[in-house]
Parts: sequence; structure tokens; C-alpha cells
Amino acid sequence: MIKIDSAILNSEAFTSLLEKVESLTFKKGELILKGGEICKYLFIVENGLLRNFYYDGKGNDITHWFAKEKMIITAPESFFNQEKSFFNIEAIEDTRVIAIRFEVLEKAFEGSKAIERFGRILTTQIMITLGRKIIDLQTKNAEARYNEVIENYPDIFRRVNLGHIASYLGMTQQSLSRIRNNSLK
Amino acid sequence: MIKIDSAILNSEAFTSLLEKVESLTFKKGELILKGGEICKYLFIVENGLLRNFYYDGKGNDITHWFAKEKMIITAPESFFNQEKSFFNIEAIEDTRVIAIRFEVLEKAFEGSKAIERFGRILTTQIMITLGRKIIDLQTKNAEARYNEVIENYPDIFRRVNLGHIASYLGMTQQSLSRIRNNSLK
DNA sequence: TTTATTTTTTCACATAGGTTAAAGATATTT
DNA sequence: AAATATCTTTAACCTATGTGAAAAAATAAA
Repeated sequence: MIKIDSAILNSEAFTSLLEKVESLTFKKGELILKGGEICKYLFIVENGLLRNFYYDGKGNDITHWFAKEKMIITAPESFFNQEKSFFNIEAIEDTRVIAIRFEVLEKAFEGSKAIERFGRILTTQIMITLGRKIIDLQTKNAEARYNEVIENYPDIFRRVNLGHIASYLGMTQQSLSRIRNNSLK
Repeated sequence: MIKIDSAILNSEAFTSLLEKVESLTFKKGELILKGGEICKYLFIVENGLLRNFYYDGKGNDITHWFAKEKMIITAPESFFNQEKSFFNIEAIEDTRVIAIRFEVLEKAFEGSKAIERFGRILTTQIMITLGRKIIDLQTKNAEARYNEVIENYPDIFRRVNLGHIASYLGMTQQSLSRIRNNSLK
């Protein structure tokens, strides 16, 4: 989960970029990006909650990323390379976003060193976050991963159903339920 | 594993950056960065092989990243934020690298939009690679992950011992050995 | 409210992969 | 070439987590 620093949000470069972006709203349950499409937007959530998830067509639905207020979300490989997406994006709640088109962002990158820099710092932080998640998946058992997420993201946890949390943590919903039960005792 | 595109390697901006970098050599087995230190360098491997690994002090040694010729490697969270590293970097073979100091890279970013852009594109590609690895860990079983790595990185696989490959794939060495045995039959 | 739908829990059972320990291979050093 | 150290395989056993199915609880719709 990637939060945008308010120093960046308030910067001049960023403010000027914001003049060229769109404001979109989505209904709860709405599929904003379908796998196979090219992701046109990078979203910054104003209010509500989105998730990026992988779906393999065989019932495997794996949440990869949540984004609540002030967080950023997209399908990175699709958006930045403008190729077909492996991922879907869905609104978990009624959501309003700032939506930045790829071409707008590209132009902003070209036109402003500060925004180019913002983009670099942002992708760097995402890269670090994902690296940590890999280590967690490889070193921590299901219970430890669960404890970590309720520690770090208690409110997302409250707003999202357990199936999504379980897949985000790399376990089945039944396992998550078992863990929750055990940890009460 | 992150390979640098040769279009970038040959660009003017990159060439000028290269004038300010260091050439370092490491002996096989040498620990180049210890957990707890601040990572001063981003490395580009000229020849040889490095690995970035996590070690928890209890015998858990997990390879996170390999880098052979033309690949880039560092401890991202430590290097880019100049904070203590959770990761170690080790030479698996005698290795010569181009080593770019943080301050040099920072100055290069500040001084050149093209390099700032190079940095952004690089971190974007790493971000995408790590995202794919997470999905693989969550959807594929040990055997499928093994098959994928020998398909995609056959030569790294040949040059690295199986313990490192196993931890990179998120399994024990014994499991990897079992899989290799089964897949011969 | 009642009914329908979705979400969460529970349970019995299955299994992939972990653990521990030891034996074989391969390399490296003396 | 012996001796030592390191790497890889094998095997018996174990456990965390998955699977499938159903019940219970919560939420939404009629």
C-alpha cells in the first residue's frame, strides 16, 4: 500500500500536474480495469477504496494491492509500459479518484524535472514495499503475516472483506479464519 | 533480476555518469554489504555474479536477487533512503563491478533530466519484476516456480548453488532436490 | 419482517513442503 | 592423493496450510 507524502502532494510541480487530470467516480463493485485491457490511468484515491487483483480464470482471485484515501494505485506493468494488463482493478467502496492518463503523465515527466523526480521516488518506494512483501511471504508463517497487516493497516483491514485480506496475505480464507480464531484464545 | 537495456547503457547521459563512477573487484565469497550497514553503492556487474540476500541471524538465508553481467544490484531500501540495510550483498564468483555512489547518483539525478528519467524507468521495471514474483509465490507451487526459473535464467541457475536457488524460489534445498529428482522421471 | 445473498466460521480430511538426520558427491586445501 | 570442507541427494516423519463441504452469521433485498 503506497501512500503519497504530503510534501509531494503540495509541491508546485504536482499541483500543476493536477490541473490536467480527471476526477472520476466508481460505484462499489465496479470493475475499473479488466485483465487483458491496457491500463490508461494512474489513480490517486480521494475517498473510498480500490484493489488491484490478479485473476487466473480458474477461481484464483488474489488481491495484490489496496488503496484508500491518498494512496496511489494502478496496474504498473500495464500502465507504465502501455501493454495488456495481467491485473484487474475494482472498487471495494464507492470511490472518487484523481485519474492521471498515461500520456498526461508522460508529458508531465518530459516537461518537468520535478515530476520526473516525483515519479522516480514513487516507484522507488513501491519497489521497496514489494521487496519487503516478498521477504514476508518467504520468512513469515500465515499467523505472523496476519498480525503484521492488522498492525500496519488496521483500518483497511476493517473496511475489506476477509477473502481479500486472505489472498493479499497469501493464504485461503479458511486459514485466515482459523488464525483469527486461534489468536483470540 | 534486472537487466539494463543497452539503449540506456549507450546513452550520452549514462556515459557521462560513468565518468564519475568507481570500478571495484570482489573475491568469490566476499561479503560486500552487511545487514545493518548503510549501502553506499549501486552496482552494475561487469563480470561475475552477486546476490542480495536476507539473513535473520537464525539460519534463514534467503536470496532475493541475483545479478550477473550487465545486471544491476543494490540494497534498494538502504541505498535509496540511505538507511540501515536489512539485506546483505555477497559475491558468488570473483566479480568486477561499476559502483555508483549514492551522492554521485543523486547529483547525476539533479543535474540531468535524462538520468533522472533513467532512474525512474529502472525502478519502474524493478517494481514490475517484483510484482510478478509476488504473484508467482502466491499462485504457483514449488515445481512450477522451479520450472520458471530454469526457463528464464538457465545460466544463472548453472552458476549458483542449489541452496541459493531454493531460497530465491521460496522453498528448502531439500524440496528443490526432490522436485529436480521427480522432474527427471 | 421474511427471503435471498453474501460473508465468515467450522470441521474432517488431504497433501505439499518442511524438518531432521545421514549418506553421497564434489570441490578445496594440505 | 589424503584429508577436510562444502554441496547435493535421499529418506522417514511431521505439520502448516489447503480442500471441500456445510453450518452459522451478517448483510442486503424484497
